[in-house]
Amino acid sequence: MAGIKEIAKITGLSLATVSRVFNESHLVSPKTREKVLRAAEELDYQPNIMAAALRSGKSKILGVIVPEVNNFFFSGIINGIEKIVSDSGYNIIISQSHESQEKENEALNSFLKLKVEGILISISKETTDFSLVQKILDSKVPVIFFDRVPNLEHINSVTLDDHRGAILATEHLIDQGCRNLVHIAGDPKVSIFDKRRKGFIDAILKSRHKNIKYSIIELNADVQNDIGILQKTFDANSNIDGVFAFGDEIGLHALNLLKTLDVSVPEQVKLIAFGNADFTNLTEPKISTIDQECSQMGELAANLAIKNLQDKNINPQTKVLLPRLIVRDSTS
Amino acid sequence: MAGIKEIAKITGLSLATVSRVFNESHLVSPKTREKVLRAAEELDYQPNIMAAALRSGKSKILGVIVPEVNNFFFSGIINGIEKIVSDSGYNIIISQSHESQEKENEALNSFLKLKVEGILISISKETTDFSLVQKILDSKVPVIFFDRVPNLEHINSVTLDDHRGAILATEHLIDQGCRNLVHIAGDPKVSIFDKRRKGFIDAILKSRHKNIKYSIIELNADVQNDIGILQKTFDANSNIDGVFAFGDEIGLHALNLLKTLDVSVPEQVKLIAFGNADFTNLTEPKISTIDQECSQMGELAANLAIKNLQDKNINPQTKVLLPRLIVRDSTS
DNA sequence: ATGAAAGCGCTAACAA
DNA sequence: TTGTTAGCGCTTTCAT
Repeated sequence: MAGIKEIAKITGLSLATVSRVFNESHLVSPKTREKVLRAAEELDYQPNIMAAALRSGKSKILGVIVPEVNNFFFSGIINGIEKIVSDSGYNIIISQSHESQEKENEALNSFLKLKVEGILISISKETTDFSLVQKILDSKVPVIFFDRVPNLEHINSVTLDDHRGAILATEHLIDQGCRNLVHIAGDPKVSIFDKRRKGFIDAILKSRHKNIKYSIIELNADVQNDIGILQKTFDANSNIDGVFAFGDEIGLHALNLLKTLDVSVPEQVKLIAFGNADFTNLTEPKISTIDQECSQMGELAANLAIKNLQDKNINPQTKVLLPRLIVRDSTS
Repeated sequence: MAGIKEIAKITGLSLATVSRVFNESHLVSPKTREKVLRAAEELDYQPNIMAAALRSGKSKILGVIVPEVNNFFFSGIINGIEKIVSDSGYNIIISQSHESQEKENEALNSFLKLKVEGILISISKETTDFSLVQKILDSKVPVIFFDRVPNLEHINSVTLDDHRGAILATEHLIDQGCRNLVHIAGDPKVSIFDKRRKGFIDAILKSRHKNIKYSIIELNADVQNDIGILQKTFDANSNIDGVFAFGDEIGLHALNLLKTLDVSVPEQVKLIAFGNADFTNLTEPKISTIDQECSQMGELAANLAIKNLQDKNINPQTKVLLPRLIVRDSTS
């Protein structure tokens, strides 16, 4: 595998000229450029990124950290990032925190050693200590936070309006005629789940229909226990006709429980979930849900990162994406 | 962020000695080592991997290519790889081929530019031209193939015994009393799908029960069309009592179709799939399936890679993992 | 056990 | 438009 030295030798040009062809090739005459390119082709030249990085101080690498890669949401984001970054000359390297602060920090340190030029990260559920992140921010390596954002000042972030998403879902149920709603809620300590719960309530309070009843329950994907909870909820209010689940997995779980209880969806009860995971399209009936625009989130985050690389003095930006209602068979 | 130069200055030692502490530290007196380590701590020393890589020719990076990261199987493999590699001093970088030969080659080229020391790859469904892979093999960069393996001589590979997995699944259906089987088959051009198809047939041929009927169909997750195919298959043989799907997604799809046709699972028809994706545990009924030992596959592949890095003249190895039958509600 | 010095492949002043 | 040259931060012979 040849380097620019061989090309220089073959073409009779200097190292600098050859280098320029691959960088600021406008400073080189077309004829020379041609010659170099041909030689490069012939010798199967592969630029040595390490050497370029060392010399220029630019690694051309962006680091991405997500809690888990096996997750339609995060992998969708990664795809969005790839889409933007792919033809920018940057490479991306992906690490998983597995929801562990320790692994997250390991990944960040490993990024620093690799001299990544920018970091895109969705922080783990467990992370409470942001000192390393703060240190990186101070060191002027651009950091873009997405979805799960720490409570820090002056940071770049791309998030989804979860409150708005819950309102969309709840209003949709109401529009479909539901007047006795149940929200299957997530752990309120996770801020996005709490926002979805609030959105559910706010949508009902703000509705022009004043006769809407609702209750809020928590399920745990434990069939025996959950079926009891659901049964009890239905016993307490036999007219329940709409369910909004805070996530797709739990929505599918609820759908299965409803079938077990011989409740037909959507005829007797309409069901909507949150996330637009791929399997919501594979169930019977297909589950209505809220799309999180994950690809767009990745694209925005990547664009922000690239902007920050181009202009070091840019002000931190906060982008909030609007979720999208996906109507499928479970509500219509 | 300090370098070894600063450490050398502070400690009054030479660059060489400091460098040795971080590499072959046994060649350094304990006292000196202590001093260097303390100074490193104090200065928050971060080794510059780029520089080390450039000089030593060792990047300490392994490249991993999978078709898709949002896939229970491949992300399980990645986790297995991470587990082994994490405390070996190597970094891993992950790329997705999205089942495209072009993207796969882009990823490989980008790995070569980054001077990765080894490559772990599961080739895309679309890949038919192995010239780049062959070129890499010739260049002595170790390549470990896993799961989807090209038909080349003398390569390192870790695969699952798909034929055996299909036999396990089919025998399980027969053991449960099924005598009229249907196999939902995948594209036979993908060798693992073809092996599953053959395993299905072989299990029936080798069974001590001589009265087993079977048919083989293909579905495409297109509800309208697939329901017709399934209906026709049932019409042709109304006694169908067992279905073996080549994958979990299509198995779930079939489960839904069966429900639509008012066929109860497992009472009338028993259903088993292949893959042990997480959602097979979330359906109603839960789907019996074949586990692919993905984490173990990743671990074996990573170990093979590391072995190849340590000893360049090692002979290529072929590891075949045994799949595991997971019995759930859909067959019992 | 430690040090001096060369150089990995490339970029970027500066010079021509 | 092209060439000369001095490093980027580290590893690694070869001395000592």
